[in-house]
Parts: sequence; structure tokens; C-alpha cells
Amino acid sequence: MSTEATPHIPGLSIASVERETGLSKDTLRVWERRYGFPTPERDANSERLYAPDQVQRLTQIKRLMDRGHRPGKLLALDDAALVALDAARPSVLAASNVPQLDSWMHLVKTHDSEAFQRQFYREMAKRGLAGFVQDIVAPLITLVGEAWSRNELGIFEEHLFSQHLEKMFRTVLANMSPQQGSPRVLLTTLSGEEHTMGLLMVEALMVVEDVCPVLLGPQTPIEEIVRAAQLKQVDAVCLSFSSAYSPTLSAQGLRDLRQMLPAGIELWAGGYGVKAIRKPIDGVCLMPEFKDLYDCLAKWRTEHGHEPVSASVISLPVTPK
Amino acid sequence: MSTEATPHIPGLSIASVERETGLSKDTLRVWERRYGFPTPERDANSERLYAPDQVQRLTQIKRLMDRGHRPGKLLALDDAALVALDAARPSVLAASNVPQLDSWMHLVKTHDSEAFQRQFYREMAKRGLAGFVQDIVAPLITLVGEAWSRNELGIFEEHLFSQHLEKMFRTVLANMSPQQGSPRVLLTTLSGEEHTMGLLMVEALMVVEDVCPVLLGPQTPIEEIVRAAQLKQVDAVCLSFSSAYSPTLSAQGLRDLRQMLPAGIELWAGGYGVKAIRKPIDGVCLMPEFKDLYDCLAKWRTEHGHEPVSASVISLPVTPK
DNA sequence: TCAATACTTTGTCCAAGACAAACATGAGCA
DNA sequence: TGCTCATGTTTGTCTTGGACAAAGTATTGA
Repeated sequence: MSTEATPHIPGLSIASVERETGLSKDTLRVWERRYGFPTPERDANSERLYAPDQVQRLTQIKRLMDRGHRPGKLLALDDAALVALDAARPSVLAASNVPQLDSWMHLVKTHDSEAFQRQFYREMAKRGLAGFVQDIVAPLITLVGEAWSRNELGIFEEHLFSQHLEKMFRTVLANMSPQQGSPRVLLTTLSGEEHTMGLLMVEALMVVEDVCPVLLGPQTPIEEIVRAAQLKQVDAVCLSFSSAYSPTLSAQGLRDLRQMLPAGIELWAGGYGVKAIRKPIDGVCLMPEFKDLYDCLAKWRTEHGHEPVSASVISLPVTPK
Repeated sequence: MSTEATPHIPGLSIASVERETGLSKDTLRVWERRYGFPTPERDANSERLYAPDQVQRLTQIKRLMDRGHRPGKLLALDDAALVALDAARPSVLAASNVPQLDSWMHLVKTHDSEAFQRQFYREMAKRGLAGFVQDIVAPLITLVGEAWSRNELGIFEEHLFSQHLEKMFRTVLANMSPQQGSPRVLLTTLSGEEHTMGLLMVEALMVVEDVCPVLLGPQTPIEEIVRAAQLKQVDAVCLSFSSAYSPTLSAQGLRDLRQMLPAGIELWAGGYGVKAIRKPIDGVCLMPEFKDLYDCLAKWRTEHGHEPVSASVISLPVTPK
């Protein structure tokens, strides 16, 4: 047993920190140069080694940035000020209109699966599927994410919560067989965006509106999205972006896809990640809020003459098997 | 309508190519320097612009690399040789005992969703759930994976296939409510193993056998697996490993987990990835084949005297919320 | 046939500089 | 007060070329 003063906390490599915080290697290096933070040690090969507490501070800063704060200000603050900012959270859910969410969070923390299930279906029956998704599920996902990043929740609880949600969505959606309806919309995410829950929520909202969603799951390369859109003869492609996905990358990806997608097929983008995109993109419909989806739909329907679905379906050439 | 000779295909930025191919920016730059490929144009700001066909070639190279080929060789080859390499591929399922699988593959390739669904449920009714999973689903997943790596199948088809499978499993499982039963088994994968389908297959087999599975989804860190196992009071933890997961990592992970898991909780491991583990691991039950699951179960049941669950449940201290 | 050695390949990291897009600020005007 | 336009600042990403260790391959020796 050595009694060395430094208890040898090795620290994380720059790649690990990128994974943990979501800040790119370039950003980490340029912050160090410009603001003097973080201040990683170096290993034998003079590569950066970040101390765990600095990584935690970086995560905190990233979270505040996602809320709209600017790095220049944040990096000048001390720990106390950061914590203060964190606590006074005009979080996305500032004035939650559903005080009930606390009791939901309690169910998540105590991982009471059965109570959870019951509560889900009860609430869904009360509010209707669309209201349930918008007022309960979406805020709850945000809350769970925040609680996790504040270390109030383990990965286990988070995973179990996701599984319950997924099970519920798939059960509900399976019984609504959206084989027809219009428009036909392809649902997926770009490579690098793994979050599926946004897609399931959108699918639920669409099914209620008599849209015909084609769920493709996450992480489809743009080339394949184009191919899928053509083969499945959809009217629109709808992408989902979580807050973890870099706004620059999402904008870039949307431009790339818009360029390759036939002009007749619309391109919609939803999810928290879209809120960070300020400038509109030509030919892309940004839907930062759920309600924007309805606007998009209404617009499409008026533009394409909203005569009964059956007529247009029959008039379309059906591809033989 | 312009009749310009160059239809102005600007190409993709290095960030987009990273997203599409999965090759890091650093790698893309160093390949250009070392091997003279790719050869991107430059935009006004002298930043790289990759032509679409070069991006396609890069994805092809990446696919072959995932199969074990080395970049130095691949980058020296011409297009014809690459395609040839693509085709040459021995199948694991040499003598398929179900000739019918070809017709299944045809359905995958033509992405005929409705025929697919019908076929699923028909076959399930014929063979029973367990037989269906073992004789149809599992081989089919392998075939689809192989066809993809041989470039006979797009990502689109592969994703759609997965979505159908997932939908089917979740629908079937939802209606079998495995709230009780014994043993209680926690289902998950280690961090880095993203494949969920193995877990769903195992869950299906277990439900039929009156086991009570607790599905946690993929990628749970070891520490959290231990916590989950204790909080959910399971009798065993069952991990799934796909063939993509490194055998060294799986063996290491299993040893680590076995060490941290209370002795009373068993540890089982299944999936193609397990076949590559030669040496048995102390205290871990390896199940390279589906039938081994039944052996494991039988063994547990005789060892724990298969008296009704109720007795042991009542005698256990229930944690208050 | 297997294990230890030396050699080659390959991805990631580093430095400091450059620049455009996003953001903030202030002026001019209804 | 509320709006738009011009100017200045902040900030992330891209650039080059060099370096090195981890992983893979080949060679040697038991």
C-alpha cells in the first residue's frame, strides 16, 4: 500500500471526454487555448488527461449551453455561480403545467414497473393519445434526462423507463394498423442520432391524424433515406433530432438530404435538437414544437387538395410484387 | 431549365462524410495524405468537398474493413476488385435446413411489409413461438446480416426488416404479461453491444417457459447491472452477445460481472458472440445455442426445488418505496 | 505446433493559424 | 417603444504536417 500524496486518479483521454460531454475534440482544445479551461494533465506521451471533476464541470457547462447560455460567460464563472445557474432553471419545463410530473418521477426512481404500466394506460385513457404524448411523455423524458445528468438517477432506472415507454408505444401502435391514410411519411434519424423515442412519439401523433407513417428506426445514411423514400413512395420524410445532436450537424445533414431528395418529397425535422437551429433551411420544414407538426400536416393537405384518402389511393399506381 | 454540362453536384463536407461513412475526419485526411484517396475538391474557402461517388466507395471500403480486411490493401484495389471481394463470402448457415428461408429473403429484398406480417403470424401459428424463433427468426437475422455485408441488401431493407421483427416481438410479448413466474431473469447487454434483437428472442423463449424476464435494453454498465439485479431481486442475469462483439471483451466483461455479482445470482450468456469463447468461465453459464438455455433453466429449477414461487416471494423482505 | 520477437500498418493526437457563421450591440427611423 | 440595418465580437470547425502507440503481420526459435 503506497501512501503517495497523489492518489493516482488517471483521468480521461480527450476522446473519452468528447464522448462523455458531447463537446468535440476541437472545441475542447480551443477552449483550453482561449479561456484557460479545462486544464488537463499530460500523460507520458504528452496527451491530455482530464481530471474527473473537470469533466463534470464541462458536462454542467454543456447543459447550461443547451439552455441558451454562451460559453464565454460560463467559462468565466466559478463553481458556485454555475451551480446557482443550474438550480435557477428556467429549464425547458420552467412552469410545468402538470404538477403531477413529480409523482411520475417518483415512479421512475422507485422503478415500480406495475404501477408505472397502470398509470400509463390510465393517463392515456384520460387525455387521449396525443395529449398524453405531449403533456406527459415528452416532459417526462426531458425530466428523466435532466435528473440523470444531475446524477439523481441511475442508468438502470433510465433504461427501465425507456423500456416501459417503448413497450407501451409499440403495443398501442400495433393495434392501430396505419396501413392507409395520407400523407405517407417516412420516419427515421440521421447516422449518429440513436434516439428512437422521438420517432415513436411522432408516429403516435401521426396515426391519430390518419397519416400513414413508415417507421425505419434510427441511423439511416442520407443516400438510403432517399432510396427508401422513393421505393416506399412517401410524400414526406420526417427526421427527429435529440438535444444531444449538434445543431451544426443537424443543419448540415438537412441541407445534404434536401439536396439529394426529389423536389416532390417534403422534408420535415422535429425534436429538441431542432430548437437550436435558428436560420430556416430552404425547402425544409422545422418543427421545434409538437404543434408545428399539425401546421405542417395542414399545409400539406391544403396544398394537395384534401379530398378523401380513398380517391387518391385508388388513382395511384400500385407497384406489383 | 438549364442545360449545363456539369449538373452542379457540389459534394459533401468532411463532417458530412464522417457522418455518412463512420470514418473520422482524421482518418479521412490521413488516407488522402498516405494513399492518395479520396481526392476531394476544395470549395472557395479551401475546405474539402467529397464527390458522391467517392463517398460511396468509402462506405464500401468501410464495410469490407468491418469484415476484417485492412485499409492498406483495399485502398490499392480498383472498383472491380472491390466488388469481387464484396461477393466472395462463405455463409455460416451452409446447409440451411429450412429451404423456405429463400422465400423469406425475397420478402426482405422486396420490402413487402404486409406480406411480411402475414407470413410472420402464419409461421408462428404453425411452429409455435419457440420453434419460430429458433428455426426462422434467428437464421433469418444471420442471412440478412450476411446479405448486407455482401451488398445485396441496402441499409433501408435491413432497417425495415428489424422494425418488423421488433414490432412483432413486442406485440406478441405484450399480450403474455409475464408478471410472475420463476426464475426472475434480468436481460441486457454490456456497454458497446447495441443489438437488442437477441434480447427480444430470449425474452420470447423465456415467456413460453414461464420465466419472468426483466428487459433492461442494451448497453448497461456492469455496476448498474449489479444494482439492477439486486433491486429487482432477480435469480439470474442473462447477457446477449452478437457476433460483432469482440470475444476478448465479452470474456473479460463476464469475468468482471461475475466478480461483482452476489454469488446467489446466476450469470448466463447467449448469442453468436458466445460461440467464440473457448474456455469456460467459472460461475458463468455459456449458452452458444438456444437449446442451452433450456439446460440452464432446468438446472436452476432442480437446484432450487421447483416449489411454487409464492413461498419464496413472501419470505423475501420487500423494500418499501 | 506454439510462443516470443521484431517489423509494418494504421488511427488518433498535437500545434497554431484562419475564417465564416452565429450572436450581440448600437444607430437610424417609423 | 419597436423595427431594421450595419458593425463588431464570439465561437466552432477546418486547415497542415509531424509524431507516436496500439494492433496486426511476419519471422524466429523451442
